[in-house]
Amino acid sequence: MAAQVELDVVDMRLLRALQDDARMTNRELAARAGIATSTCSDRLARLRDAGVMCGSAVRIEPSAVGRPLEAMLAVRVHPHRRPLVDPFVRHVLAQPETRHLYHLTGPDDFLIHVTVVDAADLQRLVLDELTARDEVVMVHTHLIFHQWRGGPLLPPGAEG
Amino acid sequence: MAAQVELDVVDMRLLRALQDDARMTNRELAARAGIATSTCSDRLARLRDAGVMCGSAVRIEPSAVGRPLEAMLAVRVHPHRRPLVDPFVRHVLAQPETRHLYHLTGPDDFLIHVTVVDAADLQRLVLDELTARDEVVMVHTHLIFHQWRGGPLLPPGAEG
DNA sequence: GCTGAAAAATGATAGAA
DNA sequence: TTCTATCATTTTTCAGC
Repeated sequence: MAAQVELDVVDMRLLRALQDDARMTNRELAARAGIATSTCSDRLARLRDAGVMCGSAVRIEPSAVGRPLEAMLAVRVHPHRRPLVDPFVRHVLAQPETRHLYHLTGPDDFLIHVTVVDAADLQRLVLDELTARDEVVMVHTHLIFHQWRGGPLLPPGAEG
Repeated sequence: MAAQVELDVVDMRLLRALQDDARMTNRELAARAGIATSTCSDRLARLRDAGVMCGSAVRIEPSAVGRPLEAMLAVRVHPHRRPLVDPFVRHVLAQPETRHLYHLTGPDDFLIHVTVVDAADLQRLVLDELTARDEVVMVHTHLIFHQWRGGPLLPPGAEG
């Protein structure tokens, strides 16, 4: 986990900017934050080393790579014990359709966000990769009509 | 949306690399894909213009910015019609705790992925920002024990 | 569509405040 | 710490293959 570090206004500006465009140059980043480029480099290194920033990724349009259909799969497993849960998690993560896997409280143990080619692909995923497994008790499929990303991740009360 | 473009093996290599590290330099990217740096620049511009890559973001550790608790909120709204749904969506997206909002098929209309400061913050979000609204019929709260990201987004059958 | 060299932009460094 | 100035590196552009 991240070491607890104090983040000031400048750090927050950098994080906000990089959250909207991870490929922004150091130069532009410094300009936006109102600091020198060298200072900016130092700050970024510090944020990285402290574990505040943990990696980055380009967003890829799923439909552009042949996976236009998205769904949430709610899964109940039984018995809900680690020796059975760990292989289940590994299996789900091994599926190329898996985008995110969440272990939740509540009646449904897991939620899987998947991007699939079409309904047939989704059916295969549910029948052959999930319900076929002994530990899987139930799978509920929810298609995603639309999704939105939230705003920048900021501590409540931080400056704009 | 993305124009339908043909993606070859080299494009897929670039996308995979950038999905793991959006700040990777053009030089390293070209080396991994086995192409000249200039070709790599061209390819990236093409992928961007075609809408295959739609933005990028650094991942920020929620606990490092004071929001260590994550949850999924399942919400039912009524009546489920656009004049009421649109304001609801705007309101949810206006909350700084909102990371993702999904509009789903099934008994629950929306799923909200939130990062919060603590249980009190979560309670406030549910009571004051969601159930307080007329169109919200029900909110189920599911804490996130743990989450995993899926592998790289690849079209099925693509080369490794 | 790919390459390689020139031009432009960028990142890293050191030294001073 | 932060900034300014310098320099090595990198990215982009473009003519030719």
